[in-house]
Amino acid sequence: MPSLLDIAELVLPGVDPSLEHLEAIYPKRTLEAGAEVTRFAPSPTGFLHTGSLFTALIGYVLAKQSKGVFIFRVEDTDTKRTIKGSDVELLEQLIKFGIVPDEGWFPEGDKGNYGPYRQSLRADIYKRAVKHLLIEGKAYVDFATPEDLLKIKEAQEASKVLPGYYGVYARDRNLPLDEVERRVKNGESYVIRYKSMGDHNLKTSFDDLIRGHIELQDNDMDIVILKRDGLPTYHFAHVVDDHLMGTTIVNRGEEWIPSTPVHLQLFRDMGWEAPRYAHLPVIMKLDHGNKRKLSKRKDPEASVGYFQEMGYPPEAVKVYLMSVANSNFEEWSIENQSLDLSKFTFSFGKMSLDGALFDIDKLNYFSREVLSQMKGLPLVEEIKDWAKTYSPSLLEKIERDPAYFSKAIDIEKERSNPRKDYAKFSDIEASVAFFYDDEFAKMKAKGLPFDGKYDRAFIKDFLLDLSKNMDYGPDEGAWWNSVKEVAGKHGFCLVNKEYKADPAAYKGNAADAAGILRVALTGSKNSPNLHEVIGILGHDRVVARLTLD
RNA sequence: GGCCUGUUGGAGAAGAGGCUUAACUCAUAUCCCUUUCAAGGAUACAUUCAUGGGUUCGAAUCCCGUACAGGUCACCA
Repeated sequence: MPSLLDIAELVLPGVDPSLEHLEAIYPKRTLEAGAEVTRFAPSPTGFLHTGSLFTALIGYVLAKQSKGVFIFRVEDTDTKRTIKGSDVELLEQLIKFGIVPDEGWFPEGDKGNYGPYRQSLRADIYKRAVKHLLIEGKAYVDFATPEDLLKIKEAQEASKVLPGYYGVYARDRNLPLDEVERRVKNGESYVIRYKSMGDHNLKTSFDDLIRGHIELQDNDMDIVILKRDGLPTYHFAHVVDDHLMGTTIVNRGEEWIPSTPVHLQLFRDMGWEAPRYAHLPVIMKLDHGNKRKLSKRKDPEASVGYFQEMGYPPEAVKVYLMSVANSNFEEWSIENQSLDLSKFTFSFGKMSLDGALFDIDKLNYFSREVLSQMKGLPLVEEIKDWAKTYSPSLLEKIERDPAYFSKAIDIEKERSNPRKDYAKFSDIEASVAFFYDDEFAKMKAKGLPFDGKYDRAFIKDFLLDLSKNMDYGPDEGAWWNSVKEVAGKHGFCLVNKEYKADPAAYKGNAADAAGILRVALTGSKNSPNLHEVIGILGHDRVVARLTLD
C-alpha cells in the first residue's frame, strides 16, 4: 500500500513540499509598526470596472497612509477567460488615476521581492503548498468528472440535501491509496481537492474590518484547490499568495463573504495566520426602481473607460469614490478646503455597509470643483492629453494657439468664486466655441439670436457705434460706463427704476443693450463676463464681430 | 431553496437609549445678488428612521418576527 507521501510524489514529482523552504524565499517584511500591505488583484478579463477602481483606491489609500505597500497582482488562473493585453490595460488605467503600485507585475518586469506577481507564473509555488497538504492528508486526488459532479448534484437535489462535494457525497475523499496510485498511473485525469474537516452545522466567525463580527456556517465543502490544468483556484491562490506576499489587509467585494470560511480553514491548515478582511460594499445602480450591481454590459459608467472618454479628470473620479467610501470625506473637504486625498485619513469605521447608488450628479459636482481649481498650462496639458484620443477638433483648436485657449477656459477663474461651468473635458469645446472665428461664423450663418424687438438696422447701427466708442481698457468699470454712454445715445434707459416706470419711452434698459452686445460677441444670450470676453477676443476681433453686414 | 449581508429624504449619509424640533453634502424649487449665464448667498424639502410586536419612564438607536433588496452556493474570479 502506497503512503500519502508516495501519492504526493506520484502526483507532483520533484516538487519540494517543505513550507520552510518556501517561506525562506519570501521572508517576512520589515515595515514600520502599523504599516499595511494591501493589494489589488484583478483578473485580466477586460477593462477596469468602476467597482474595481473603488477597491483599488481603498487598498492604495490604506497602504499610503500607513506607510505600507500596495501590490498589483494579476490573477490569471482562468486561462479561458483571460484576455490578452487586459493586464496592461488594467495597470495603465490604474496609473492614470494616480494609483501607482509599489510592487507587482509590470509589463517591463516585476517590481518587488515577492514575485512573480502573475499567478500563472507561480504554478510551482502553489504545487509546493498543495504537495504539503497532500502529504498531511489535508488534500486528496479526485477523479470525478464534470458529469460525475452533475450526477451527484442531481441526486442531492432529488433528496433535498445540500448540493456540493462534501462529506459522504465526496466520492473520492477516502479512496484507497493503492487505487489512487493505480488510476493516476493509468493516466486518468484528476483534480486536487481540499479535505475539509468543517461541519456546516457548526458556525465559524471572523471580524470584518467594515462589518464587524460576521457569523456564518462552517465550510465542509471539499473545494478544488488545483484544477485539471495544474493551476490553483482563486481560493487557494488567495491563501498562498497573500500569505507569501505578506498581505495584512485583504479588501475585496462583499461577494466574497460567503467563501471566507473556506479561506480561513485553508490558512489554518497551512499553519498560517490569516490577514484581516474588509469586505467592501458594491456600487449599485437604480434600474426600474430596483437596485442592482453596476453592469459592464448595460451601464457605460461601470467601465472606468467611460470617465476617461467623457473627460472627467481622474482626480474628480477619485474624490467622488472617496466620498462614497467615507461619508465624512465631504465634510472634511469643505472644512479643510481641500480635495487632496493624501491629506485625508480613510477609516473603515466610516464606511457604509450597503451598496451606494452611483450618482453622476455628485460626480459632476466634484468634477466642477476639481476643474475650477485647475488652470493655466497644467490644465491645458491635461485637456490636450484627453483631446488627443477623444476630440481631434478640440485638439486642433488648442494647438492653434494654446495661450488663447488657456485664457478662454480660465475665464472668470481668478476670482473668489471661480466659474464652474464645465464638469468634464467633453463639455469644454462647446463652451469655448465662440472664441474661435470659424465656429463663430457657423453660429452666425445659423442666425444670431438677437431679441426680435429690435430691427436689424438699429442693431447694426448700435453695434457699430459701440465698436468705435467702447473703452477697450482693462478697467471693467470704465468699459461698462462707455457701453452705457453709447447705449444712452441709442435710446436705452440707464436707470432701471425709470425704465420700469415707463418702458415704452425707451428702447430698453442697460441689460437689453448688453444683451445685444453679448449676442453679437458670443452668439448666445448667455455667456461669461463680457468684459473678460472682450479682453480675450481682443480689439480687432471685437470690432469685426460688431460690424454686421 | 439554504446561508450571509443590508434597509434613515430623490441620491450619498450623520446618528452607538434622553444633548434630534433626525446633522452635513448632492439634486430639485423659490428668492436675493447681477449687464446674461455659471458661480455665490438665503429659504424650502423625513411629524419620522422598511414593517409588526416587545424591552424601557424614554427607542432611528436594544430584542424578536415579517417584508423587501443585494450577495453566495463552479475544475470563474
